[in-house]
This record gives sequence, structure tokens and C-alpha cells, in this order.
Amino acid sequence: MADKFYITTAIDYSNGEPHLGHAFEKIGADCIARYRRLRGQKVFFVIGMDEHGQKVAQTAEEQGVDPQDWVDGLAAKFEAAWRELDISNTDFIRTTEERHKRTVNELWQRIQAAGYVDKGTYSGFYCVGCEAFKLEKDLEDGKCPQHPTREVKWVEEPNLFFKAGAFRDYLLQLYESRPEASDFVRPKAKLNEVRNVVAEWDHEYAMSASRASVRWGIPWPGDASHTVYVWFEALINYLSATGFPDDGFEEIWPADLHVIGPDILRFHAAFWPAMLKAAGLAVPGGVWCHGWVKTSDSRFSKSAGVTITLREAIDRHGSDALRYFLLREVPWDADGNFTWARFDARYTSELADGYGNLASRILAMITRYLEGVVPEGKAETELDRAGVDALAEYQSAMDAHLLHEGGNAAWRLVARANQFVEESAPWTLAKAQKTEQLRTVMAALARALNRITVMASPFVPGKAQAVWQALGNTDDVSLQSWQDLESPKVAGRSVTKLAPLFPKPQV
RNA sequence: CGCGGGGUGGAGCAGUCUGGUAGCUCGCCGGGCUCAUAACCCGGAGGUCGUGGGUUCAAAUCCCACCCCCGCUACCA
Repeated sequence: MADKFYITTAIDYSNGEPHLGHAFEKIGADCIARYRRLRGQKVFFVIGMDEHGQKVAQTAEEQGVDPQDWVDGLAAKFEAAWRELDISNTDFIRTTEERHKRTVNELWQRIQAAGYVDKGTYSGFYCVGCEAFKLEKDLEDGKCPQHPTREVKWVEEPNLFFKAGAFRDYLLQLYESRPEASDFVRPKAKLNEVRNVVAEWDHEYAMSASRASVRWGIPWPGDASHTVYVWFEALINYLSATGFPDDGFEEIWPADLHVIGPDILRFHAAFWPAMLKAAGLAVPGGVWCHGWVKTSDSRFSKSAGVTITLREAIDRHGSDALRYFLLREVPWDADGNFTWARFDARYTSELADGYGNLASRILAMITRYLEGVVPEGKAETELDRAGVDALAEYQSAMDAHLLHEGGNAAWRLVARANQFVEESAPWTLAKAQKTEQLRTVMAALARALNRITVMASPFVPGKAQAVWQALGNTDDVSLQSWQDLESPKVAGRSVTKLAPLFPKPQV
């Protein structure tokens, strides 16, 4: 594995409060970032806010505030949410920051100098909701089907265009060139979608790069009557966060993984690498397109307008539980449903009765039978073999970004450990004073709990740390070395009993 | 119209590529244990694998036709 890993999420558009969907993307990316740290990589994890554009200006105006004040307020709310969810980002970038404006200027001057920018007039129906031009055939009753409450405007303006079509063949080759496990776009179905779109481009295909009529944006280098089109500007944040064009940015760039939703796939999978190529920069390692969290507690929810707020979701069982639930319930390569019934069921069986209870019983037995010290117990047990298998499964799933499968591997070991407790019945061994056997069994259980806790830490970082400390460690579980899990060094540690990790509400 | 995803015991899913006794989790029923958050373990009931045809000794799995659901079309990530 390479030494560094640069992962990003889409920057969030400053148009409303953080919700479950925003959180899902951050949590998934965070899970990957935390896993990569365990594997010893230096992780750069950038998230942030997309703060320019007509829609932001318009919303701010409706609220009667200055656009900058508006986005400042929202950025604070988003950041607070991410702190609460233990998102371990190493940077939080905002497109109104100077460092971003500087990078945008530099990049576009390079693209322009390389001859990939054209002047032209754009005319067409423009939907403010989408920040995009619409073809007449895509309109319904003269309105944008995505934003039927907003007017579509006929706009004619002198714009600048990015000649993306020049990179058609390059992009198609990029999609084909990678071995399947590291396709430029994953999962595979999404790669095919993008390929089909790009294959239809011709060499004249161009995309607006600047807008003459939008003022809340970054002035176009050399022509302040234009601002850089928000879509293009937003993409560049990934580069801004590396310090580009200053020396040293290449220690971080290129990004190894851009985590995004399906709605912005085309921008990341086609335009972004084309822009980078035009400027002579390295393209990212890949794009991961996750699915949607659907919130439908009943089949009528859509029409009834049922929504689940992030606040409610966190308050239900706490931040770690929400992280865990989303990562297990919604496959990271497909859509999934969020329902309270499923959330409660997983919380009870997998967190409280599963991991939480396992930790309680192991720690309690070590305390009760062995004076609270993890015994030496070098004999390899069946449970250790299961543990090593689980690590291998976990690793291969997590390397492929199949987070739900990684979680599954870790939690199967929880079940196996519970089974092992029954089979070996430490309470019987203690009564019969079969000390050696007891020590062997309890040492194996301590190793299993150690392995589970490290594997669980990208999913439930806070709770994993609590178990880690109860196991007698003083350091941070996230700093553990993956290699040590082959044979966890737990012997001799003084453990402490643990209050219920995941308390169950009294019925 | 089109493109993509999906239809498997009450619920959520795996299995379909590389045909050969239908598997997992939750729920339900019965039993066991007592270290543990009335948690844990074992056993059981429950499925004509969307429909109709076809290929085959044999199909959830391959082929054809069709039906239904979902996304692209919603504060959307």
C-alpha cells in the first residue's frame, strides 16, 4: 500500500441544513479514512462547503442576509454536525476561502493557456434550481421537472467554454485502462453509465466555464465581468486543499478517492479528469459513487412527506449507533432504506446484545476469575483461527470499499466469540479450578475482543475506544497497527469492568 | 418511449457469472446455560426462488416472452 491516501467527499451546497444524506456520505468516507489509518497510511481527508452560485445568492437574499454571512452560518452548522458524528476529516474547505480562489485562478489560467477555453455565446433555458441549462425537450410545461416551482429563464450571454470534447478519447481510454479492482469509477454499473455518456460526446462538445450574469462567484481571471461557473469551481476544491500551486502539493495530490453521490457522477468522472488533463495535472485514483439513503417508514411516506432529521437520528441511540446503522443497513454501493424499526432492531441485537454484551461478559469474567488481569495463553484456539479469518475477510472487503461487508466480517466474529464462551463455559472451569484451561480460554477471548474492537473502530470510533481502554490500553485504538492483530498483545493488561456500552431503553 | 437496478420463507438480504440437496440476519416457537445489558447458546416451524414457455438427466441459476416495483423525474448526498 502507498504511504498516503487522499480521500474527499463532495462539498456540500450551502442551501440548507445538514441532513441524513449529507451525513451518510461523510460517515462512509470517514469509515474508509479510519480503516486506511489502521493500515498505516497517512490519510488526508477533506470535506467542506460549496458556497458560490446563483442559488446561494438567491437564498441569502430571501433570508435577507449577506451571502457571506449566510454561508458562514451554514458552514458552522455543518462542521458542528461532523464533530458530533466523529468525522475525522483533516481539513474543511470552503469555496469562499482565499486559498480556493487562488487555486481556481491558477488552474484556469493553465487551462486557458493550453488552449482549451473558447469564447462563445450561450443561449438557452436556464434553471436556477439546477444551476444548469436545460434543453427544450427536457422541460415539462415550460418548467424544469426537477424544480417545477421555479421559473426557467431564457438566457443569452457571452460565456467562456471548456472544450471537454477534446478529451473524449482520453477519458474512454482512462475508463478502459484500469484493472477492474481499481476502475476509475466504481461500482462497475456507474462506470458503464459514464462511459455511455462520454462516448456520445463529439470533439466540439463544450461546457460553460464562466457565467456573465452571476455575481456571487469567483471573478474570471482577467475578465471580472464573468465569474467561474459554480460546477467547475466546486470541483477544484479538491486541489485547493492540497495547497496547489505551492511546492509540496504533490505530496498530497492526486486524490486517491473522490466519494460522491450519483447526481454529480458525470462532473467527477468526466469533466474533472478532463480539466486536470487540460492543465497538465495528474488525475485522481478513482471515484466512488455511493447510493441513496431512502427514508420510507411506510409506503405512504412519500406522499405524506415523512422526513427524518439528522437530529432525531442521532438522538435515537447516539452518534456511534447512527454511524453503525447507516454503514450496515445501506450497502455502500447501492441504495438502502432508513426505518426506525430496522434501526432499533440492529441497535438491540448487534450493538447492545452483540458487541456490547460480549465486551461486558468477557471483561466481567476476567475481573471475577482472574483478578482483572488478562492471562498468558499462548495456545492457539479455534477462536483465534476464526479471528484471523475474520481479519482477512474484513481486509479484502474494506480494501474494495465494501463497508457493509467489512462490518459483517467483524460482527460475525462477535457471534463466533459468544459461541466460544458457551462451548468452553469459563464459569465451569473456574468452579472446577481448571486454571490452565481457564487461562487459555480467557486469553483467547481477550484477543478476540481486541481484534473485534480494532475492526469496529472505523464504524463506532467512540464506543470502540471505550472498550479499548477497558481492555487496559492507555493509547488510542485508531493508532493501532494492523499487523499486531495477527497476535494481539493483551496478556498482562489490567482490565476494568464496563458500564453497558449500548444501553437499552427500559421497556 | 428509453437507460439502469430489482422481484428468493413475516421483514431485510446472499446465492444467478462457473446449472446439481435453497442459505444468512431479524422476528416467531421449544429447550439449555448463568459469565453478561432478562443478555448468550442449541434446536424447530415457515419458501411451488414474479409469471408463462423453452434448453437439459437436472434451472433460483441458461434462453425467449411478459408482469410488477424502484431510480434517472422528489429539500436531494
